[in-house]
Amino acid sequence: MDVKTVCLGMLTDGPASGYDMKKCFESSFGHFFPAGYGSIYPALATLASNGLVEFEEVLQEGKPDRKVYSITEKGREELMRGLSNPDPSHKIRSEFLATLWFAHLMPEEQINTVIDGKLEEIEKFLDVINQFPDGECDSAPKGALFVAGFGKHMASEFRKYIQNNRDMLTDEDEQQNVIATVAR
Amino acid sequence: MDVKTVCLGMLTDGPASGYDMKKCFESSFGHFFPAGYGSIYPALATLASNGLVEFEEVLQEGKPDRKVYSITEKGREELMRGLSNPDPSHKIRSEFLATLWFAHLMPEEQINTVIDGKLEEIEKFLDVINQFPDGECDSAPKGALFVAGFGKHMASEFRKYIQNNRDMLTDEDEQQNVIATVAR
DNA sequence: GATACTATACATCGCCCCGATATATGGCCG
DNA sequence: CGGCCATATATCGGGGCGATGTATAGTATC
Repeated sequence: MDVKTVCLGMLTDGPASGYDMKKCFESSFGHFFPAGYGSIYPALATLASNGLVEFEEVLQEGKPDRKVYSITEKGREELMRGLSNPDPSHKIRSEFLATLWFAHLMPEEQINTVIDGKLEEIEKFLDVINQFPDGECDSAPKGALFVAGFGKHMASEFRKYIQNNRDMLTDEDEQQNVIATVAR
Repeated sequence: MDVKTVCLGMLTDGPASGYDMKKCFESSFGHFFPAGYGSIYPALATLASNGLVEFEEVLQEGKPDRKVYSITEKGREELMRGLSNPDPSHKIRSEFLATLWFAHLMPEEQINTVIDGKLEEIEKFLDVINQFPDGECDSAPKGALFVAGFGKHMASEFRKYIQNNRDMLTDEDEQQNVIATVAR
């Protein structure tokens, strides 16, 4: 399961251009499977050269031309193979947590900046996802609702944990740390 | 903030070899910032060639030789720069959620296999992390406790959401889907 | 009327990452 | 004795991704 497979999946909803798919990644997949142009266009090129998608060049007035992609029968088979992995991964890569792991090396002010910034970010995300379904590429099948609900739940628990535990990182601990350092 | 920065941070705890650091990634950083040999060794090589770490070759009997790395003063400065990013990322890349987004294309049995597998994985993870702190590379500063607590909280909420909502993906919906498909 | 920004649209480059694999030694188990 | 695990370092190819480039046209801003 890579970007190519997700692109194939999107195309089961109907033909789309790379630009359309980018918007779909932003609005719907962004929070659990992000992808930008640097991933999408090469993916579509590979898929096309393998006969898993076809495209038609659509000329437009006033706007750049589009390449509208459709999934082929061979593409549907490949998609099914992609979905049949019984153990799909779920990976987190968090500079945020890595930074806070080293909180004892940072000034308290910096820690607060990082945390407050992340809380704001979560707030914005919740504002957006709480209006779902609304996106560009939906049609809101059951899977989309499940995944959006997951996003909501995890984001609000993310916020809750931070709010309830952020003092672990700053509070009087600061003093303990100084003492411990001196005692060495 | 990349793998190099995290390696620098680890070395503030004392000298270590690439092999040691891999074990530290597995036991402690794995769940929010995974890295394997393919990331660690090149990172250490670059750090060394930039003078941010030094290493000493330690000959051993019966075991292969080790390269023991230490952080330099220049390395500490670079680490501080790495930690000073006020907006560190927190990214998820989930084949799991991407797969379930397309649940309407999958046989019910496959959906259950995927979900049951993931639940087992979470269970194992919780078993491990609930015994923290215990790891190889700890010394359990406040940041480590905060991050481990985060892992526990999020993993158990992950489990809770799946258990409470998995029927969205299978239940009688299946019939609705068939009807909708035929009606097209 | 010039300047700047936004939206539409496609594309590539170089860096980073990462799983798989290679290499080598020695101890343990059956 | 064969297989496997632990210790230890290292590389290779493929994938992904942020940044940037190229074009056109409409809409603000000044």
